[in-house]
Amino acid sequence: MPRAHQSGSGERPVTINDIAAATGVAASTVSRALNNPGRVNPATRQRIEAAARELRYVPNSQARALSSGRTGAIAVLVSDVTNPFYFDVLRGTQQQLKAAGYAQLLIDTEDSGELEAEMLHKMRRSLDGAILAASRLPDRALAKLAEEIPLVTINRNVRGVPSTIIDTPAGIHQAAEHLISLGHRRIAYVSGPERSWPNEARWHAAQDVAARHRLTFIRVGPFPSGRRSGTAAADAVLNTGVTACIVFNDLLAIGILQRLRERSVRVPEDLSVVGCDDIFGADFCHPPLTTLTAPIEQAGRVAVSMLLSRLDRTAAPTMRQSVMLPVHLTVRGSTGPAHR
Amino acid sequence: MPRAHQSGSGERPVTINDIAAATGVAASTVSRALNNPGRVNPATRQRIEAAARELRYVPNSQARALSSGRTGAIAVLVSDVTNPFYFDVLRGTQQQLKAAGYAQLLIDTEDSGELEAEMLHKMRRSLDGAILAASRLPDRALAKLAEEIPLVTINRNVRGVPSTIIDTPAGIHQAAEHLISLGHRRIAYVSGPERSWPNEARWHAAQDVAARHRLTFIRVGPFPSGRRSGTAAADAVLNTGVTACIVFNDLLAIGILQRLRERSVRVPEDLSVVGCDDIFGADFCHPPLTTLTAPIEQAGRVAVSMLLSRLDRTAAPTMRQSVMLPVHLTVRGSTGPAHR
DNA sequence: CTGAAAGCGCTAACAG
DNA sequence: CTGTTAGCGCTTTCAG
Repeated sequence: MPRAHQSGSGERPVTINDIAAATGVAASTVSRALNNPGRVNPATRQRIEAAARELRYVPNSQARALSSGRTGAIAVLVSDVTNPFYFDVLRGTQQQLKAAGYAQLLIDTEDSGELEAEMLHKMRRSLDGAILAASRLPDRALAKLAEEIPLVTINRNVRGVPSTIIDTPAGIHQAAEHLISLGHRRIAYVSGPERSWPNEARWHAAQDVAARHRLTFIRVGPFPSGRRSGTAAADAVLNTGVTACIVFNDLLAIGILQRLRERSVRVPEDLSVVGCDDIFGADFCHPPLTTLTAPIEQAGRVAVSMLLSRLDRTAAPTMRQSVMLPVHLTVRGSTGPAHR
Repeated sequence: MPRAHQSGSGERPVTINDIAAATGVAASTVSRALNNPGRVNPATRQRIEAAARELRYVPNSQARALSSGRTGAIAVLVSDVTNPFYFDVLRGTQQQLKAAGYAQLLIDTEDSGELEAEMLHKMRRSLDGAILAASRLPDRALAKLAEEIPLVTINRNVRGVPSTIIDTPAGIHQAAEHLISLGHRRIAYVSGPERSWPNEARWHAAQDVAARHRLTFIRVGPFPSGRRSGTAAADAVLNTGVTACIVFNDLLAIGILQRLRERSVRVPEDLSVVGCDDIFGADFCHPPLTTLTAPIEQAGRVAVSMLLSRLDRTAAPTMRQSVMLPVHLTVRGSTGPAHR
């Protein structure tokens, strides 16, 4: 006979059976009263609810999960917990998940597609779904995983997988127009991590602008995300002789700003810098960063909504497969007229 | 007859029974082989392990939790996900938890003690333990909760609850000496959230120094944590006529720096500012912040180790109840000689 | 509308 | 060392 559950100086936890005993109904009725209130006589339901409250009943989610297959947990995968971009994502997901009664499992994939796939596969039975905030998985692998477990991606577009996309590429146009209007003609795009989907999308947008305006975008990189990479990135940019650069994200841009100070390159006099995302810090670094402000928190919220509505079998399948969120350019101190 | 588990185009998941059938042993033997490898014949164990690998068996954590009482999940409670201080905590906890095979549940308590207690109580049966990174709970409530579920706190000292404490108060002495050596005599301590334990500890340390050096520390605040509060805090500090201030944390300090720029107060010429924690951003704000560098990530790691060793029944109970982590002063641009 | 009963997948006594 | 057995707490048919 198993003697489950560790120590706990408290008494045996209250179960559905205690409520059943207290109210003189069957356990199954208690279960129904608590989950499908409609299917039960209002009077008995009230008694059951009263007893539950009285006894301070808390459902055991493990047991529920075991028999129903629903765990009440959603994983949010990020590539690096210390990247401020995710703070806002997490805040958004947190909000919506809590409101819907789900627990949030935080998983750091350390920028590795393999780790990502492995974790998801392993946990697939203890999750109701997952949100991939920065998948490094190839399309194929992603699509396959999506068959194992309900998935929603952020900033990643794969056929068949619902996604929330922040339209930074459109913003790249705004950023470029801004630079061009300031007289810049030679501009660099500083590339982020190789496997990053938004990085490619941003680069394509840059090429677009270049074609349209008959100017050249020089690509430098790729660089791993993170402030550290700023040193190499700044040096690379300086070597190209451009007067302005658009950087994959703010984290990298801030790193570049630091390196430029070290090298006594003035911003924006000698070089204009534009970032992407408008993360924590973009407004108080020196100089404050001109950047594309993204609705990050909203992206988290929307992603959760999409996922939850997918989980809800009663919902109409008319759901959009992809939601696009607009960004806008926020001009601060890191951009100015082209020199010479 | 229950038909558990949602759709999932895949086949029925592999269970322990499939392995038992495949190897011709009892399910319980499989369970043992996988959990207590020592208690099983090496030969049969090998066959079982082979079969498990072959069939791509993944244990169902719900079922395991239900019968063993261990869920494999640890909650980390933070008061505000968007506070960079927690990024590093989370990175530390994440690392250790993953290494030990635990899942990390992230819970944002929104700075509310009630919410904190409620969440913990509700989830207590789906958690093996919890780490409170910034509890706003009264000692009493905390001690009571600790009887329900294994707890480790960070920066919070309550009798009977193991804790990881960052010794910022000792750092306050260093910071004060630094300011005093620069000629400052009137110094303010800018108070953080009212219910914050580290805030009180830092204030006490400040009073200590004041007594020792026969000078006055003026307390201003309390202010809620967050950059926004910097406006009010800066104005309050200016009203006191001090030449320097030590601020509860970097987030607030950065907010203060911003407000001072708005009001054209020069830092450090007109006012020196010292922060606490050395979070992301402290080194690139303007001017870069002199602050007490805390081993935040390490605190997360240590907290997890303490918790896990508590969960391990075989471990000696010689465990320390509290670990103290040292901080050091990092001097940057926000402090300088006192004016006048 | 309600009760009885089966079982989700796994672990933990207890015998052998 | 291994098989048998009895559940963990809950949901979900299936009969009433």
